[in-house]
Amino acid sequence: MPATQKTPTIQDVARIAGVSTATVSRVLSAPDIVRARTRERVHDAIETIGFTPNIAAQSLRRRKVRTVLVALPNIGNSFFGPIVDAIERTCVERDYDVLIVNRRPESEDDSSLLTYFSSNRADGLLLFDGNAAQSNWTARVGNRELLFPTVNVCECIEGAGLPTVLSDNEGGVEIAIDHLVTKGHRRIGRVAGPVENVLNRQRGAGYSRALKRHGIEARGLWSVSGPFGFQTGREAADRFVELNDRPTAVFCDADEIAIGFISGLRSRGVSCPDDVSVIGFDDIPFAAQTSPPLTTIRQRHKELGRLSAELLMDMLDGRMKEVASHVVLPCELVERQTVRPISED
Amino acid sequence: MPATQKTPTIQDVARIAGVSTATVSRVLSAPDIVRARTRERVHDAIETIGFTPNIAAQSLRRRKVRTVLVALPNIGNSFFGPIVDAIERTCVERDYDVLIVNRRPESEDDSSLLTYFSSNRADGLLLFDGNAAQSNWTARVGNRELLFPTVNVCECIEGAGLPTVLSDNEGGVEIAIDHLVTKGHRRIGRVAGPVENVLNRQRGAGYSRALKRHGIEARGLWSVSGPFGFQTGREAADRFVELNDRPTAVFCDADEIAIGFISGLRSRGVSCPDDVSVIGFDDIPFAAQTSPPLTTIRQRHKELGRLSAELLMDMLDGRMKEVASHVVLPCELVERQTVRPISED
DNA sequence: ATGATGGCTGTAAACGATTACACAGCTTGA
DNA sequence: TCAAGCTGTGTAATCGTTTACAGCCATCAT
Repeated sequence: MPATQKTPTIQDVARIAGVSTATVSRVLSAPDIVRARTRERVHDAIETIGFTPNIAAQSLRRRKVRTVLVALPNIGNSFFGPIVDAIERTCVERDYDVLIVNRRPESEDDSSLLTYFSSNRADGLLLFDGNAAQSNWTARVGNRELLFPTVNVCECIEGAGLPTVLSDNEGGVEIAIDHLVTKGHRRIGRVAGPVENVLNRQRGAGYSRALKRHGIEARGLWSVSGPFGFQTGREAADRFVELNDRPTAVFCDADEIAIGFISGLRSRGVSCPDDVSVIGFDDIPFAAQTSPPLTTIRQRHKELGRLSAELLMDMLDGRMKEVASHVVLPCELVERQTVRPISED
Repeated sequence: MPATQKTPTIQDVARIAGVSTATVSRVLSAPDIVRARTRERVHDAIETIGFTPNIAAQSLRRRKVRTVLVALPNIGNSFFGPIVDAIERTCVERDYDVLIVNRRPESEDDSSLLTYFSSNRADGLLLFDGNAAQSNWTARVGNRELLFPTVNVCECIEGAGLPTVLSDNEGGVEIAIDHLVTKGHRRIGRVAGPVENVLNRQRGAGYSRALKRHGIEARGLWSVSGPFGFQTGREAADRFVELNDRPTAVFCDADEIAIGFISGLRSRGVSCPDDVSVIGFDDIPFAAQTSPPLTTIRQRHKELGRLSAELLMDMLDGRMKEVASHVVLPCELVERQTVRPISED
C-alpha cells in the first residue's frame, strides 16, 4: 500500500512536464502565451498526476479569493430560497464561491461581517439587510477606512449610496391596492412587516399613496405590523376577529404573513375569500399551492438574485465603473383566488 | 487624503509591539505561552492598527481552511431551510465557514465536489445526496485515492460506510400508515419521491411493511412517484381523480408533494379531508399553515443539521476516532387536519 | 555581420501566516 | 562556580502560487 501521498503541486507538474513552475502557472492562467507543444506537455502532466491549484496559495498571492459573501437575515425564510438559488447559479458560472452567513440580530454589530474582508475570506458582499449598518457601512477598522464591494439586495440602506438591486416595492403595493379597489373594496387593512424595516417604509408609502389616490382614508386600527413570518399573520388574525368594524380586504407585506393570516382566520372560523379578501407580496413558491391559492404581487426572485450577483462580480472583476447602480425591478400582480369582488351597496 | 493603505499584517503588529512575528502569532494561537506583559503589548498593537489574520495565508500554512462544504440537491426546496440554518449556526459557533453548492443534476459527476478538497477550499463535506457517488465516493483523482471527511445527511449512500445522520425513514412511514389504519383506513395510496432515490426505497420499505403488518395488500395503481416538489403532487392528483376505484387515504413522501397533491385535488373539486385523507412527511414550516393544516411525520430538522455539522467538525478537529457513526433520529406523528376517521362499513 | 525585434521560458521574489529550532537569561542545586 | 532546567522570545524555513524581470534563440532588416 502506498503511503499517503501529498497532494501534487505546481512544482510536481513542472518537474514532470520538464518546464518551470512559471510556465505551468501560465498554462493555467494565460494559455495563449505559451507554445502549443509546451502547453500540451503541461496539460498531460496535470492530467497524469491529477493536479488542482491550491486555492489558499492562489488567494494569498493574488489577494483575491473569488468568493462572494451572502448575508441573509434568515436563511430559513422561504422567500430567500429562489434568490439564493439564482445567486449560487450565477456565481458558479463565473467560478465564484458562495459563502453564506445568517445575520442573526443577536450578533452584535456589523463588524463581524467586516472581518470577512479584512481576513480575506470574501471579496464582495451581497447584503440583504436595510437596517444593517445604516450607521456607516463603509466602515472603519482600527484607524483605516475599509470599504469593500457591496451590493444591497431587496432592501436598500437609504442614503448609503450603495449599488442596489431591488423590487419596486412602492409600486408593487400600489398595484395590489389598485387591484383590491378594482374589485370593489374600499375598506382595506394592512399587515405590515417590522416597523424598523426599510421595506415597511417603502411598502407603507405605496399603501398610503394608493389609498389617497382613491380617496380612501387609512384607519389606524386596520394596520398592524410584526416580523416577517407566519406568526405575525396569525396574531393579526386574532386582532382581526375582534374588530367590530372590519375591513373587507387586507394587504399583507409578505406572503408568509398572508398565509399565517389566512390560516389564523380559518382556525377562528373566518373564511378567505368568503369573509375577507387577502393579497400578499412576494409570490413565494408556496403561494400557488395554498388553499385557496394566494393572490399576490410577484417579485422577480431569479432576476433579483442573478442581477445582484452579476453586478457584484462585475465590480470585483473590474468590469465596470464603480458608479453605484441602482436597479429596480417591476412587480406584477398574480391573480389567484384569495380576492373576491365585492358588490357595492 | 491618505493613500490607500495596505491592510496590516502580522509584521506590522510585530513592529509596533516591538516583538517578532512569531510572538504575535503565538499570542493569537497559544496565548498562555507568552508572558502577560508581552501579550498585552501585542494586543494593544493589534487593536490600534486593526489587524485581522489573513485567512489565505493561514490556510496555506496550516493546510486547513476551517470551511465546511454543504452540497444540497436543491437550495430552493424549503425542506432544507431549517437544516441549513442549524448547520450554519453550529458551524459559526466553532468558527467554521459554510460553503454552499447546489448539486444540480446537469453537473456531470461528483468530481466537481472533489475539487473543493483538492483545491483546499473546504475541509469536509456535508452531503445531502444518497444517489450521488453511489459509485465510489472515496474517489480517485488522477492516480491518487483521495478521501475526505464526509458525512451523509438525510440521505445515506448505502454501503459506502460513511458517517451518517438521518431520520428513521422506514419507521416514520410506519407511524404514518399506522395512524391511517387507526383512523379506519385500509385503502391507502402513496405518492413517492423519485424512484432512483434512497429515500424512496427506505420509505417504500416502511410502507410495504406496515401494510403487510396490517394485512393490507398494496395496489400498484395507487402508487406513483416523481421528484420532490409540488408538481409531483399535482400530477398525482390528476391521476387520482381518474381512478374509478380510489383509496381513502394517501401517504405522500414529502410535505411539498402532499401540499401539491391537496392543491391539485382541490382545483379539481376533490376535497381533503372530506373526500380523501392525506398525510405528509417532513413537517416543513408550511405544513402547519396550509388549509387545512397538514397532518405529517416530523423530522427533527434542527437536530439533523446540528448533529451532522458537529460530527463533521469533530472529525475535522480530530476529536474523534474516525469510526463511522451512524445516527438515526426518530420521527414523530404531528396530527393536524388532513386525516379524517373513516367509518367501517 | 550587426542590431533590433519578438516569442517563449526560466529565476527568484513576493504574498502573510506558522513553527521547528536555537538561544538568552534566570533560577536552582551541587 | 558551573551544569542543568525553565521561560520566553527571535530567526528563518516553509506552505503553493503568481509575476516582474531577465535571458535565450530565431528571424529579419540593414
